[in-house]
Amino acid sequence: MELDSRKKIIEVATALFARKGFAGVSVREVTKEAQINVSAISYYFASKEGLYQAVLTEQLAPILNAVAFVREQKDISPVQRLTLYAGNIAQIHANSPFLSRFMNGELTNPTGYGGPIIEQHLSQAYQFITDALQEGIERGDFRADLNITYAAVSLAGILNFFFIAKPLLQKFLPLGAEANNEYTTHAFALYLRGIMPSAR
Amino acid sequence: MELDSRKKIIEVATALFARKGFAGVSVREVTKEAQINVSAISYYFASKEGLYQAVLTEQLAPILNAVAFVREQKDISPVQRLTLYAGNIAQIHANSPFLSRFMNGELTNPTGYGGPIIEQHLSQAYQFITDALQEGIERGDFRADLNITYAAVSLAGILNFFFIAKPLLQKFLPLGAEANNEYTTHAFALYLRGIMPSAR
DNA sequence: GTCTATATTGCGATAGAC
DNA sequence: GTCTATCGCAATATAGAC
Repeated sequence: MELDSRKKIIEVATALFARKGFAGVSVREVTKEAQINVSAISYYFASKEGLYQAVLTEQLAPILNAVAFVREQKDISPVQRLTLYAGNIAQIHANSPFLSRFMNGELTNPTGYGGPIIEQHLSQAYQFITDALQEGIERGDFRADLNITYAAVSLAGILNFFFIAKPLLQKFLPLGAEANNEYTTHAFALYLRGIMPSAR
Repeated sequence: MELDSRKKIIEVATALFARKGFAGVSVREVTKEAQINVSAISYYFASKEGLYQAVLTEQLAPILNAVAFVREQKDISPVQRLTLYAGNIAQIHANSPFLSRFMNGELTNPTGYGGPIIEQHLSQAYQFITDALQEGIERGDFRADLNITYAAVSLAGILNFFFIAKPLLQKFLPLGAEANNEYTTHAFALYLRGIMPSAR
């Protein structure tokens, strides 16, 4: 029946780690739900930490690639670059419903394996955003009195918090399938208005 | 030497739970660091869960009070109400350096005791913000094409993400003692620009 | 590649002496 | 109120049969 126990383990472990965090999940819980034997964890991943690393690596791959790709687009304007970035974030979260849990979990309670990866990602994203903001200010696209650091964090907050709070928000808000893109579009437009010079 | 073991336990447990989460901390770890006996946990808090609840209740009290207070201010303008709210958030986080960890931890991996409290808080905050936005739109203070739900989440994201990411941000950014208020002021001003009608 | 059986450690909790 | 000692259990991990 199970043609690939490894995949089944990853699948079950991803959902469990996302909901309960690394320390909140036991390997027995994973193997029971995956309907395989406990010793399979050791066989495929050497340890519980090895399993968690495999899950984390798979989850983070798309977002690391996306930032790397957008960072290469030097020939388009700052506004276009940031817009592309915002769109990619929404797209990735739509395809990886557990990603925000892992990102946020590692942000809140770093595990030592995931911590460095998140750190690297956040550092790159911060660099990308501040570069775009800086260039935009020099071109006159953005307000000159903008604090680049704080403006970068604000954008990260706007783009990420929705996905962090989504599971809870859904308890008292109707959020359809199109909510990811709708939110990102609306929120990013609000942000752009906030950093652009006043109309005259 | 230890005039109040209970306080010492709460103090140590707060720091540990904040960094590692509920499941990531053992009661023996707490008692060892607090230099008291394991059985004191049972004596004062009945169980590990009782200890966590005590910590969580203490941590969340100021933010619950703040929202309740600001919600009562019906006689001031929407902009003033939101400004007051943003300022209070910054002030509370400055006084409670672990608060964002608990809020975010419960948001990411709800524990069952903390989950409902966070849920209630988020629901009230959401209601407060949407009410202010709605009234502001009717008065013409804010843009009429604003999506109230998404704009409310954006504000929450702007105000919260900085404190969530702060421990990591500090690894590659210099953040002084005044950063809390500076960030909040700057980010909230950016947000207000984003929701206000275009200047003409 | 999958199983059973087991080694070892650490967990939360409590009984009972002081 | 604080201690020692211990119970019962679940954790990760692995040795070895199949």
